[in-house]
Amino acid sequence: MADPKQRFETIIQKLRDSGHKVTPQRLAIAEILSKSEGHPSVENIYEQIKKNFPTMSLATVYRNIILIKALGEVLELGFPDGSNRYDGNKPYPHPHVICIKCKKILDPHLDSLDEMKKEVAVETDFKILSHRLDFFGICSDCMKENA
Amino acid sequence: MADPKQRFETIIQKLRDSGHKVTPQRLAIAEILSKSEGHPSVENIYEQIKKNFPTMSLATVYRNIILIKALGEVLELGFPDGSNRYDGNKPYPHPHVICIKCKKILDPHLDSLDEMKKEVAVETDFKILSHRLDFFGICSDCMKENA
DNA sequence: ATATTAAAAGATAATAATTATCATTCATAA
DNA sequence: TTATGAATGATAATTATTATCTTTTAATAT
Repeated sequence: MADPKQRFETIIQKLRDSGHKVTPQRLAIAEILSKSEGHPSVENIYEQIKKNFPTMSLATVYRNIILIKALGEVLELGFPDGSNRYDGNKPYPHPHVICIKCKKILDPHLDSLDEMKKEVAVETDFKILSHRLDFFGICSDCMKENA
Repeated sequence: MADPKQRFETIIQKLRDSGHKVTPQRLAIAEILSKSEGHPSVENIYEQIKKNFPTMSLATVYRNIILIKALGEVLELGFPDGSNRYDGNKPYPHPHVICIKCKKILDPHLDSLDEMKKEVAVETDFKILSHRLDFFGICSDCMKENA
């Protein structure tokens, strides 16, 4: 996990550098994205902010996530059921492990991925630029509950 | 690529075995899924069938894809832009290599994936059930064109 | 072959998520 | 401090998918 303060500064700086205004709404959104605890959804980010910032509009959350995504400072994870989750702490492609029961998302550490990338490049003669790797399963907490 | 005729029979058999009726609509949908040329979308499947089967309803396509998915005979691929594409020819999780220019999709063969699955299970204490792995890049054809 | 019946289809309404619109407010810089 | 374009908030429009409900039909028994 990257340092949230560092990530926060980076996101705000990118906004400034690209000529965008730094509003209280953007600060609040960047704040949450910089941690991205539990890989929040748009709705979740909206609810979090609304507690201390009752005038926040859902449209503003959507708009700014699109903007921050365009600046390359948040990773969007779309799932087959149509839901989207966000990671502004590690905004570059990385593997996820997702519990299909409680929707928890972890970031496993995988040494072998770089090797696999090379393997694929050789086999297919592609120049590989990016990737998406998710493992789906049941976490240990949910497994206990079932017992 | 699996034999489309074989895949077609398998899908129809699964429908029968699970006590579902075999309708002309289901035959038409299974027919297309058994090939899954170009990994079609719901809309695309609907349009293909409508040509020779003008009464086909979009709802029927959705309903039956959900059903065939539940029978494990079609793989759903959701993409970050929200679009869903389907593969009923190889209905089990497998890696894709996608050209971001011409949208070509290849199925690379990767020995190391099973090993990676085990690695993840150990590290996260999850019971891994499924996965999704896509590599994005530029294919050799598109690379030549740019030169 | 026919009748029976539960399931499936077709048409469309409802829903949910996202994006667009537009009047108002505000961050920035002269 | 003020001017100005950009951003926000509220809500309408859009889009993809799912639900509803009436009609039709595949499968089974007669």
